[in-house]
Amino acid sequence: MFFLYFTFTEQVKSILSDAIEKAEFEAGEISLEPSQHADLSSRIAFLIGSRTKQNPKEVADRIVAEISIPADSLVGKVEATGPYINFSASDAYIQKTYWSIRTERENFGGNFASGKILLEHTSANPNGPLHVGHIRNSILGDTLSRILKRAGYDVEVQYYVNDMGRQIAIVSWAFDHFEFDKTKKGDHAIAEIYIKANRALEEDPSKVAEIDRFMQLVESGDEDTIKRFDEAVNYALEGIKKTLLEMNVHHDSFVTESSFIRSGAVKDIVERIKATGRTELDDGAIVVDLSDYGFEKSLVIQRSDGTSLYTTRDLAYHEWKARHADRVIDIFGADHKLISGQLRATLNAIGVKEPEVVIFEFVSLPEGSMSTRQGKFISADELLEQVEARALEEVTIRRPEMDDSFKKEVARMVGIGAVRYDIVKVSPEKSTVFDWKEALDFEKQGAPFIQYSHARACSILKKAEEEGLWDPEAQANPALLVDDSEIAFIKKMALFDQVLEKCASELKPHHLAIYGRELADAFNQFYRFSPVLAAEDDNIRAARLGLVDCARVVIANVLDTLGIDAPQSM
RNA sequence: GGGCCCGUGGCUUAGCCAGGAUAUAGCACCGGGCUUCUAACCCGGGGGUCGUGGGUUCAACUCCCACCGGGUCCGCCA
Repeated sequence: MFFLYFTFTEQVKSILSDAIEKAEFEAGEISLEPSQHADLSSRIAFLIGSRTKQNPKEVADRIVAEISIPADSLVGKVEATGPYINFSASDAYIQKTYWSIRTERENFGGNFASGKILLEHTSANPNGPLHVGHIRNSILGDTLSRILKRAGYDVEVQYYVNDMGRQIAIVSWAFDHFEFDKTKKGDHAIAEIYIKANRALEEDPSKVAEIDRFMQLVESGDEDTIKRFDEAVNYALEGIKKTLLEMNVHHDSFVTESSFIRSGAVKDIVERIKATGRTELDDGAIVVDLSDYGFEKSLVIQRSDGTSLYTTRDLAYHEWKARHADRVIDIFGADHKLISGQLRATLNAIGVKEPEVVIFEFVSLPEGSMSTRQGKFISADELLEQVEARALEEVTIRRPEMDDSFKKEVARMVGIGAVRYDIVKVSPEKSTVFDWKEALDFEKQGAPFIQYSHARACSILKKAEEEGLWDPEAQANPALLVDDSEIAFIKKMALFDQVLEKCASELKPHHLAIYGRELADAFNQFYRFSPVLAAEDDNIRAARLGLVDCARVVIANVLDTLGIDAPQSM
């Protein structure tokens, strides 16, 4: 591992601080930022200028006059443009990047961090299928887990299964009153009876007592009721798991809420909270005072009938997570903002490490917010089906000569990719409105654009191989790559580490999505301007083929980190 | 009523936390490019008071305050 970009940054810092010292200024904290004008840029002349009441432009000139670059440096040129000091990478940086990609291959990018992370995402209630709101959670969480893994963390991904909440009690009750359609996918069949049950309960509120009874029974450990709940949960969960698998979303384990009741962890956590002296009884319910954390209203952790709440079980779960990882990360929808704040405060009050919470805003329908209970939602299955059908039309138009299994496979990769990319590309704090027209329109620069670049790179190498022009072991000389588009593309590939680091530290995967598009863009520039198979001579062709090999590797790595398949041909 | 999030060309969106060089990109629109490594591509063009009003600063899309618009949450649901 070379971590070229990080080394480059360090070298720039050191060269710059030496020069500042020689120019007899106080360096202080050195800030560097990527810029469209240079590989790295510093605004330090502004700071020194304002501190010493000197013209920043002159300060920059004086500093640059003292710059000396050691031999073999990754830093090439340094110049002052007005008050900015601009650094560009050296030929050595370009060539080392090229070799680093070609030797590290699928390991290129990342591996700079360490530690154990427990990441929880999706955790949708098993009362129906995943809908287009849930999958923002899944895709955000899964992409983040891939980013953190590539960054070098040991990541365990969990789905927290609500197997004993009120919703599940309602589903369980619904089994006795409505017909369960076994021919349907389990999660969809569960939603059907769940919706009917909710309607029935609204019409006859006296039935609610039967739900409460179920909840008391399950919490007290009644075998029959537990079995009923498990059965309902499993129908839904099997369907949910299938959908997740189809979207390339992976969980390492499914942890049930009930396990924290059975282990006694919930009772323990209530006792621990009581011991802080923050609790009081309110109409028989136990509430926690969190006013010193800025929460006006107290938090209920036990119902007046003695049963626990989602929050209580979640506290026990988080206490467990805190003991089993260095970092705990949760992906929650915006509706969980308050409750997750209260959860963090409560954990803090009992001295338990708090989770880092990633909040994403809602996906709604044009007619309003989604609701499983009211049957107002678009399921992920339906979305995937429509998108793949649309992708199949497209591939059929573009590659009519290929056989059906090729078309279907490409359609699948492109469809899922398009969905994942569309969701992950936007910053999580933006709320969005689901729109069929937009969801099915992937003509824009999205996943298919990046996948297509990968397929192009593969296609060139395949053709080169067929013509006996491509030998992966052959000596290639990256010094022959001198065109602007070639240099720019190599520099773009070298930024992969920096982008991963940014995504991992901010817990924001959308930067990677944007980087993927820029990377494909840079490859397309190279493709447009530098003929590979028809290069001027054998040495240039060998160097360019090596660069195409780099393209294939880095684009595939980026796509893999985004959870999007990289087709060899499309 | 209070808390939090969002408000950037017709639409979608990056940049904002760590203030500075002509505000990012896509869609749509106008024009050009397939006898040349896959045109799911490339090149060029028009289009923006960065919600509004103040403030801080040499410098504000970025920081502070107020307001407007949208979303969301506000104890025994999850």
